[in-house]
Amino acid sequence: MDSAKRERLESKGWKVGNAVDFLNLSPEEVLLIEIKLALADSLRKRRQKRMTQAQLAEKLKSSQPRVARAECGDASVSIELLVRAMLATGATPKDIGKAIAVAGKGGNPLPEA
Amino acid sequence: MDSAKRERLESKGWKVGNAVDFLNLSPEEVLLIEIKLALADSLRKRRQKRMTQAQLAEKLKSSQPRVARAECGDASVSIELLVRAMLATGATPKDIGKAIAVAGKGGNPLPEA
DNA sequence: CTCTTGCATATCGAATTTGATATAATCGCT
DNA sequence: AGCGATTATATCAAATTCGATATGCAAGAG
Repeated sequence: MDSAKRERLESKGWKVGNAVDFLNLSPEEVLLIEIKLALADSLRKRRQKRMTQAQLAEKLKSSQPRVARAECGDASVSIELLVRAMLATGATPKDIGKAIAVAGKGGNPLPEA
Repeated sequence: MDSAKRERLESKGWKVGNAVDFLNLSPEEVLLIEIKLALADSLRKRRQKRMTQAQLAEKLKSSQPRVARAECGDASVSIELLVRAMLATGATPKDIGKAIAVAGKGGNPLPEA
């Protein structure tokens, strides 16, 4: 039953890009990645409702390509940037906390905001 | 009524270290700092219950001085490291989400874990 | 008082993350 | 099909963050 989770991780640059086998990741490393992916998903959904990647990039004083990578959960994007991006969409600490709390649960992706 | 909040921020390296006046920070920048401070507080409380800074540093594959800075909410510590440190104390995404969700509320510091 | 233990501060080269830029792919529309 | 707008991918130098090391400071034990 790890296959779904594993598939989600491998699709981004996480496995090949890091040259580490999924099964060799410690539980903490897996959780960290899942937190990033949860933030990335939430970010994309929030952003799509309000603006374009380029517009968010401007608010963030970053660039559109970096926003794209953030939303993809790319391995080169830090939690720091993900959180700043969330804030730039108007998210509150509560919103961000909720997004993180749910990380690692493969749950239904629909009821997300 | 900003004085309490402001005092909390100024005490760390946030104002002088960054050479930016507190009042010139955007709301998003303030929230980001408050999230870091909330994580830092939570980290210290969790860590103190379980181990020494040096022990946590080893689990983290980091160093005791960096853990100290993390717990102080030092400006040179990223959210990334704070989250990794939380995970290393055994925190779940839920725990981390809760810690972040209360950021910015000057609330009673006692009922924290 | 002296030792030890735990935490804080300073510095520094190495590694990671960043924004910028160029460019390609994709979608919606006519 | 052709076009404009949006998003994805690649590269790279600059900035930030990192771990390591050295050292200072405080509190408790003996």
